[in-house]
Amino acid sequence: MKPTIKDLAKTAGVSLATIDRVLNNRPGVAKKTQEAVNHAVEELGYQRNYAAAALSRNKYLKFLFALPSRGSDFVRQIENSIHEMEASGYGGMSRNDLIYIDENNPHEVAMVVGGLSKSNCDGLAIMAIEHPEIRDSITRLKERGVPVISLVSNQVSNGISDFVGIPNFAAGQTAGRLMLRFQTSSSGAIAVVTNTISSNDSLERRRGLDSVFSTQSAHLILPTTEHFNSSGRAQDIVRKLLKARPDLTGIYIMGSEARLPLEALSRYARDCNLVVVAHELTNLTKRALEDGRIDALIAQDTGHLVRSCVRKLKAICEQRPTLFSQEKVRIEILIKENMYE
Amino acid sequence: MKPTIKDLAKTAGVSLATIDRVLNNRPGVAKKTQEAVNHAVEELGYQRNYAAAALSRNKYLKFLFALPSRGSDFVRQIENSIHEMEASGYGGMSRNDLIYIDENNPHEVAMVVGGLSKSNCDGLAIMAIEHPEIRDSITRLKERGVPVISLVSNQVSNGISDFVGIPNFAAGQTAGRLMLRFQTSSSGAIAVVTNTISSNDSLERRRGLDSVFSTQSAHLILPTTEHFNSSGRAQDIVRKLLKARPDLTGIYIMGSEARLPLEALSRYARDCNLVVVAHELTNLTKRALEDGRIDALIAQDTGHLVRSCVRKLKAICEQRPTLFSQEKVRIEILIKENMYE
DNA sequence: ATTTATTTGAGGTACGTACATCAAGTCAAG
DNA sequence: CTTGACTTGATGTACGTACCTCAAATAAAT
Repeated sequence: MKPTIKDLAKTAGVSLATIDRVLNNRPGVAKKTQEAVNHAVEELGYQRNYAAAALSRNKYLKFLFALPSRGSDFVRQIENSIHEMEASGYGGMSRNDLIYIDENNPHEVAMVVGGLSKSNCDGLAIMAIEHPEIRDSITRLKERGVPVISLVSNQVSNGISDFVGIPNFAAGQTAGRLMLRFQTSSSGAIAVVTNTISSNDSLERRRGLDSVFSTQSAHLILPTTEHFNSSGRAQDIVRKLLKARPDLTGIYIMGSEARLPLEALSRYARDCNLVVVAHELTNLTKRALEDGRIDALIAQDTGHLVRSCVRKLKAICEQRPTLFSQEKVRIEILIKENMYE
Repeated sequence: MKPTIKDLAKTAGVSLATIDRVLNNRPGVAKKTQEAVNHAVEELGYQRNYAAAALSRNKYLKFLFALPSRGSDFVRQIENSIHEMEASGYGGMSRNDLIYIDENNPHEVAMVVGGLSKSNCDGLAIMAIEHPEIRDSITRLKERGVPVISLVSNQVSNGISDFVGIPNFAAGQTAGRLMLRFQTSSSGAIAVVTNTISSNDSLERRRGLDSVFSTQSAHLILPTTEHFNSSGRAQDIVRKLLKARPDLTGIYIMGSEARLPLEALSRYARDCNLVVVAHELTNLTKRALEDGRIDALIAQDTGHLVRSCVRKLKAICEQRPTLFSQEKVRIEILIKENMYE
């Protein structure tokens, strides 16, 4: 049997009320008594039963996930993971809702964030581009006492513990290394395509990619091109690329939206023997990996992402630590062979 | 507010006692009433509060992890993950203990398993080789009503849902694909080393490896060699290999114990330019990956493994479903760049 | 109609914790 | 000594669920 607060009270020689005061940082306890209680905690190896605590508190925490409204397949994956979590009752004493923000309208995003407060939201997980207005609105929200976590793409104003997602610099390095090792000739040009470089994830990934190639190969990494979620632009990029660079040997689809570049490749680069590295596992990229249109995927587990957000937000609300190792989001490398289900 | 059993009782038009009887499969409820209750569950979207249920039940589940006593670094990783979980209070209403079994003594393993019963163990997670005696003892334990999960290496007697670990055939395929793509010449010999091929994990991985190479390359895969956790034997293997096969271009360290083969390689194959693929992330393999002695690791998250075991065992004991996607153990590919922390 | 079996209800206690209220204690400054 | 501030204890209710007992209602069989 694990020790309970009653056991604590007995060994510390105080009442339950005092135990409660100490454990929950309530005022009105002499320093000496506090120490006695803490000592008892150590001695008994007391661990709070958070499930019972949440039950007793009977406060449903309401968390919001703010996701780009022009959702790519990857964003839809995240939505699915949230719904699955809700349906499974994983959240325990929390409710998780979705709100949509327009990635291309920072002002509106800031307005939405500005409209949140403790009364309508106990925690926010937001996936957004880096922009002063957004950053400020987040800072103010945190000052109002609402914890905020940036999802997938880091907001530099947040501390590292407030970010849930893969470290994007390392992800870029990983993509670069695979791109390099999968090359069959020792030189050539590598193209880089993304949705927008306004996101910190894209910026950091690009730097990671460069760091690998700059030191260890004769390959030429071309400037990053942006398709801004436009199918036409994506096709233009690929078409021009193939014309301008007959020495093209690889393409890195850097953003989390692989659909448009991939479709453009299918159209214009069917029989070029390019090494293709992309991000995130969706139905589309899964098929592309299976039939060889993509050689490797850099991915992150969306189920893990949303659960990690909830656990972290809940932990902040309940002023308790999290199990660090569980919150680390791995940079997954997926090839045909280890991608199943 | 989520609906509770009280809400259920109200909408179903029955008492709390009846709700309780239906939800917990207690006898003495008319079919009609059952249907009414189930209908109310659907209508309200009722989700049982498992935390509260566990609290009320106030029964600490006691789970055992049976691990090889000649623990490799990887096994020690698992131990650490168990301890970390215990210390963090993750288990909730469960206690998790460790017992050690001698991998090379199936009879003793069977004896240990045979000594377990409902009275001293609510669930077992076992990591063991495939052996008739062990298999039978597990079957009997399950018949005695104790759920059993095979960990890392599957026991064929168990259904697939009772296995926690990576699918080893696919892991072998993954290793093979990386080995192939990392090769710089289009032919050569690939060596395969493991601890013992009595484990199903080794068998399945080997088959996966073969399936990749047999169809798509001119490389020659050598027969699997076993070192039986003997340093001398590992060194012999490597030494003879280098002498006999000057065309050696890669080595696949297939078991979960990479230490001995790796040390042998450091000694005898310092300046051969071999592609080395191994399994599991430990301090040793981490360093080897960093300094280039290993090119790629196939790994599984031990923290995830042990948590998954506990969740699954608990779910079986409490007769409830698990969140499937969370229990899937991914085949992680680790290279220098995506291996951090 | 009587017996018997089945089904349902009502009510209680318990789990570990949070939170509230109120009384009573200690202690030091005035 | 009195006043007030600080500290501690005692006791209660609540959360959602499990599990227990006992009585009452209903249905089925004789």
